[in-house]
Amino acid sequence: MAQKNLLKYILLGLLENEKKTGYDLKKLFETEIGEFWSAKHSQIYLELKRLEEEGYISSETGLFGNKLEKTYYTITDKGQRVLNEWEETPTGELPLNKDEFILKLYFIHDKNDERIQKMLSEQYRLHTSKLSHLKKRMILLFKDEVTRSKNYGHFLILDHAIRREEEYIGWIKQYLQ
Amino acid sequence: MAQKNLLKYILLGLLENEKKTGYDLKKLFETEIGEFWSAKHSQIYLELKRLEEEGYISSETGLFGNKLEKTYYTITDKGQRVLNEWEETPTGELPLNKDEFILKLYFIHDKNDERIQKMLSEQYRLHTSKLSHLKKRMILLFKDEVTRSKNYGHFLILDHAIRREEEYIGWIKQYLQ
DNA sequence: GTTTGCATGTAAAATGTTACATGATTAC
DNA sequence: GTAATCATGTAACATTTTACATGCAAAC
Repeated sequence: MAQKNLLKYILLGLLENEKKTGYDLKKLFETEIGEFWSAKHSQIYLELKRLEEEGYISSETGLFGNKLEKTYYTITDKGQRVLNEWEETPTGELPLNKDEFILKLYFIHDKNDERIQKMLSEQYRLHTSKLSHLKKRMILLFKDEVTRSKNYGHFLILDHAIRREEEYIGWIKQYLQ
Repeated sequence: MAQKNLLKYILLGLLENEKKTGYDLKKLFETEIGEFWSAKHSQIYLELKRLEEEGYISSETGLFGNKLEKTYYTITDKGQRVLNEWEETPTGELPLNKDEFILKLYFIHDKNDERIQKMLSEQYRLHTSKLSHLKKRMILLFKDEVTRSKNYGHFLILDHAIRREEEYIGWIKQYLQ
């Protein structure tokens, strides 16, 4: 997917409320954001550099311990405007969910092909495991109304992710023998 | 997603049962395959050239009318082996569904932010329209047991896509005021 | 005769992954 | 002291999109 550069907005969004280093951002892609987006540190550091050049973020370098340097990034007014603009723009098109398993299934023509059951049971394992992970996250992050109200968007998408996995599992079960 | 080169397998899979031109393949990405994968003609023609160089497919050029040339591609034994191998390899990891709407939602913190309802109603429109399209496809392609048995994998993923959209709509309805 | 669709390609640019590279700090 | 983690970057490569480019055939 080379074209929309959504990473730009993710970084701006993450820098909206507090300054962060490239490493902090990278960490977020390994946990929270990692549930619905991916980016490697090589891409993140490059994009941060570009965003600074364009004036969307600014940086300050601090020393940590004796010699270790950290670069903290903050969103600028210009960056904030760009972020708000993006948030208010209707998304318009539905994304394409590129799923390798779905692709493989497409090329199986015969109803009694043994591979179907193998694939379904592997997917069952993967999706139940994912579901259990998501449910744990939900309890951890949003155990009450107060926590939900603070990051309502995040709560909504986690709720959606859980429902999606439940649906996926229900579908597999229907065809799994 | 730059690395797995799944396009290679899609092209091999599509050439499995009958020879096709690059243009035929391009057309498939606009309809059938387009539901779950995308590729531009520029990428397809390039990949076909590479597949032929590597001996996975072979080509024959035919004349159509007076001057218009068509190049038909067929899968070779070597290509067939590579395709089978891929089909039998467990997919292993779950894909990441990159959804711009989900991303935007993530950055909205306040439960009463007006943008949430706007975004949800836009998504409602998009997903109901998608669902109706998928249901039409289902009736068109798989109206009886016979047609289902012939392309069972395709039937399964279309059934899944419909259920997924229904779930999506159900989720939106829960939060739409 | 003019628009739409058929048919095939190349080039440039953006995006993303993998690998290479280095060094500091913390936990054990 | 040594392994894991913190911290930042570059280089090479693969994938994907957008734009450029051309010409034939069919339908109206």
